[in-house]
Amino acid sequence: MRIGELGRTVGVDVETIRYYEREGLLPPPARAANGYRTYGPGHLERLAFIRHCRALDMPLAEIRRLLAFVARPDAACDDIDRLIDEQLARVRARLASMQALEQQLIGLRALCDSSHRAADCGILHELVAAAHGEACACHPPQG
Amino acid sequence: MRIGELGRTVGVDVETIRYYEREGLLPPPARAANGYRTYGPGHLERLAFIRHCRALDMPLAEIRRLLAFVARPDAACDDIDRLIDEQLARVRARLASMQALEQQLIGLRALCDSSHRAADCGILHELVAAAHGEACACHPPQG
DNA sequence: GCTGGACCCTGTTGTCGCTACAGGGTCAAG
DNA sequence: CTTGACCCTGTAGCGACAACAGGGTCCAGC
Repeated sequence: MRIGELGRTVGVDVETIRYYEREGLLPPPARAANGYRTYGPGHLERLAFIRHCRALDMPLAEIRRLLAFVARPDAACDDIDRLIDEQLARVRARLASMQALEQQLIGLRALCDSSHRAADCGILHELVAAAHGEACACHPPQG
Repeated sequence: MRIGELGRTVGVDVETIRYYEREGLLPPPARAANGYRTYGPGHLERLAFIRHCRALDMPLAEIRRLLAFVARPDAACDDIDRLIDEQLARVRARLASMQALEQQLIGLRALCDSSHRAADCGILHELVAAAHGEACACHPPQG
C-alpha cells in the first residue's frame, strides 16, 4: 500500500502522513526499490487511531502519550483517565469563553440593523467607545 | 508616551505593539532623538480599538477592514453588519463542534472509571476500535 | 518509442498571532 | 561609575499542517 492509497483509505492528507512520520507518530515504513513508502495494515491502524484522536481535538503530544499506552498494555490506566479528564477540562473552558464571546457579538450586532452611513453605525460607535475605555455592551463593569 | 507606557495603559504587550506596527495595523509613530517610539492619544485610541476587537476574537484581517471603516465615516455600514454576522457565524460553528466534542469525551470517559491495567481500559479499547472502523461512542453511525 | 498525467520523493517556506530570545543602545538614580 | 529599567533591530519558535519548487517513476495510449 502506497502513501496515496493509505491517505484515501484513512482520510488523511498525504503531506500530513509524511509530517506524522517526521514527528515520530508514525514509524517509518519500508521502501520499495524506487524509494516509495510501503505501508502495511499496522500502519493503517495506527494512522486511523491518530486521526480519531485528532478528531477529538487532542494535541499531538497527548496522542503520543496514548500511543505509548497502546504499546504497553500492562501499565496502569489511571493516566489514561487523567489524560481524558484534562482534555475535557480544556474543552469546557474553551466552550465557556466562546459562549461569552457569542453573547458579546449578539449584543454588538443588535446595535445596527438598518442600512446607513458608517458614521452613524452603532457597532462602530460601540467599538470606538470601548477604545475610550467607556462602558460597553461587550465589556460590562462586572467584568 | 513611550511604548512601555502605552502597553501598560492599554494592556497590550510591548512586543505585540511592535508586531502590529510591522503588520500595518498601527501607523509608525514619531521617533525621539534616541530612536525611541513616541506615541500620542491617537495611537492609544487605535490600539485600544484593536485590543477590543481581538478580545472579540476577530482575526487581524477583519480588524484591518473595520479600521478602514473608522477612517471613512461616510461609507455605507452594510459591510460592518456583514462582518459581524460572519464573525458570529464562525463562532457558532466552532461552538457547535466543541459541544459535540464535549459529548464524545464524556462518553469516552464513562468507559473507564476504576483503576486497572491499560489492556482492560475501555477508553483505549474504544479508540483502537475506532481505528478499526467499528462503531464507537465518539462517531456513532448517524455521523 | 514517446508523451501525458498521476503518482511519488526531498526540502523549504508560509500560515496565524503572537512570544522569546540575542545582542546591542540609552538614560536616570544611587 | 555602575546598576537596572527601559528601548532598539532582527530572527526564530510555537502547533499542525498547507503549499509550493524541483525533481523522479510508472503506466496507458498513440
